[in-house]
Amino acid sequence: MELFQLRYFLKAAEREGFTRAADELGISQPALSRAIANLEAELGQPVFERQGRRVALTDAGRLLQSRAQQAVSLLEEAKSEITDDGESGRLRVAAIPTIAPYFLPGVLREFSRQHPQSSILIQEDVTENLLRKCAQGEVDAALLALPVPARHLEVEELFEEELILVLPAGHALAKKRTITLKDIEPYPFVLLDEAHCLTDNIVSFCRQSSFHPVAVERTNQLTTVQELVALDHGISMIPAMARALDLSDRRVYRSLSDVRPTRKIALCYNPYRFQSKLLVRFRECVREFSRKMGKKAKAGRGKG
Amino acid sequence: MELFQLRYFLKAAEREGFTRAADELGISQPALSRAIANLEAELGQPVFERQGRRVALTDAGRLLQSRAQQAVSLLEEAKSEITDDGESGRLRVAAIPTIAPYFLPGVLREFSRQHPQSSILIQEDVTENLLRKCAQGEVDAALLALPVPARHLEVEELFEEELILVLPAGHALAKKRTITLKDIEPYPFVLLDEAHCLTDNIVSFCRQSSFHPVAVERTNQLTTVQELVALDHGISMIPAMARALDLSDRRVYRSLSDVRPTRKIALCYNPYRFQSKLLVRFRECVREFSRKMGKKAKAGRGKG
DNA sequence: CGATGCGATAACCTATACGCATCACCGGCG
DNA sequence: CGCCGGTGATGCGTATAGGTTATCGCATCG
Repeated sequence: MELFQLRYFLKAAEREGFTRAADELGISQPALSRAIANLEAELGQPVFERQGRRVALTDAGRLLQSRAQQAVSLLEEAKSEITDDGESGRLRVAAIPTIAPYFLPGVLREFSRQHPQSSILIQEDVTENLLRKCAQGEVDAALLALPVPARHLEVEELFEEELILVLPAGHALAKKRTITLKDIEPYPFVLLDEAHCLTDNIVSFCRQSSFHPVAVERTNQLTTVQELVALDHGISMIPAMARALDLSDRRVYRSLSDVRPTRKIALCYNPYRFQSKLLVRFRECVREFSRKMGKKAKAGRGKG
Repeated sequence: MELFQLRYFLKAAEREGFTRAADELGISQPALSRAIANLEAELGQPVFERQGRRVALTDAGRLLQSRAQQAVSLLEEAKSEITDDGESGRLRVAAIPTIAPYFLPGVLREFSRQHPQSSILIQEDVTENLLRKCAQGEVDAALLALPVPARHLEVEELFEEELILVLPAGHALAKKRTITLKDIEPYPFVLLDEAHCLTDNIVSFCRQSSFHPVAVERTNQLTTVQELVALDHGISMIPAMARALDLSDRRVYRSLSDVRPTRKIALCYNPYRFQSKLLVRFRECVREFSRKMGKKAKAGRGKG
């Protein structure tokens, strides 16, 4: 039994197919077939059931998958610990979709400048999956919005940002000098899918003010929400960081005058796993960047 | 990083030398040197300090040793679980030196008869080391004498056996019809080294009767004790199972008439590790054999 | 100061993992 | 119902990598 066989096996199990797995591993399909066959020969029994073009794990396969996973991560982590020089290395950073495109690029630009030898892998997923990946060590750090149901994970609040009302350029409300919560209550909302925590943020904010926003449309990208608002499908609320990237004049953004809906951005990581110098520095970098962002937000708020 | 490299590395670390390790691994010394060199190249730093002919682990080496150990055992265990058919397989059985030669052969003969495809590795060591090996999964089961300071280990008492007085054939006591504890108090003892628990058994038994045996000689083999007794260097106490193998007429064995010193034999294993069918059957076999042994002991006691 | 033992290095060898070509099989579809 | 696209298995030549033998360098020790 050799590690490369186990890595191949794990990829095949993950991808549920030899061809796809071989592709991702950068080897040919026959090479993978042979590697698995040798592994099975050593174990004395198959790890995959071959039913036509379908491959599924056998009981033995499932057992091996779990153990091999552990062993491989253990050794990967050991390698990281040993080669940890604070400069070179790989960092796996994740963020929820409503943060990733607006916050990560800035942080990454700064971090890459400070640590040119490091390589960073980005993943984007919803909160629930990110927490799981964080717990299992599949990602080193995750950026998400509070609250998070995270046990055994370290959650560090970074900053609070406003959720701003977004309206089509010609909307009636856009002409008002001040907009209150009561004003927006009658209008239908364009919201993200329910899997996104931003939806929860908005809905729970509205609920505090005892009204329930009517969602006329649901999408899974904030950009789509903005476009739909421009097309007058409804109004919505957008995190301040997403506004900054919106250069279009078909939409206008307004803060509410009576209340201030916000979301809290946090950094999450698994303190029980090895904390590489690179990871520690990344966290510092994120904190630093968040402080700057906070200042800019305060300065900008005056201009509204 | 490949498993064979880690196995090589672990052996080299264990043996504290490349030549010895390569020898035990069944490869040549240059092969080992190169494997380690490649490993170090991948890690970007040495795992061994080479000070002349001495090799010592570096900090990185120690870290890798611990992790590699875990990973290798994990995968070995996984393989055992998968290939566990209750017949073929390897079992690592250990016993303390005062049990191994007298009890193990009988059990092993019986077990090998029932499971001809299995292979059994025997280890002999003192209680302390056996418990450590049991805990770390280096042995699957250990036979030892109570009491044992075992936490997180399952300890199953098997039977109790008498410690019998052994005297040189012409000894004054040998002529007496009955021998009491008071009778033996004046005579010097031949004992095993202090590392052996049999010594503790004997000493603590004597202490209960408020006398401390004087050791004129200490050896580390029971056979040597018996020979020294025959040479009139002193008297001693020997487990009943060791008496059964003594065919010489230069020694005589006597039970004490007023008290009955004993030791309790127990089987120890790690319940947190995977229990292969073979291991479960071995434990059954040991229990069964112990029952027979107990019966024989009782039957024989009348004649004693 | 030579003998000895151990690790590193060089040169060569071979086992094996790989890629390519191809086969065999299943499933979908006209 | 037969063709075809896709997937895994197989055969074969090759190249890489791990193994061996021979030898060197360098400590340690009598």
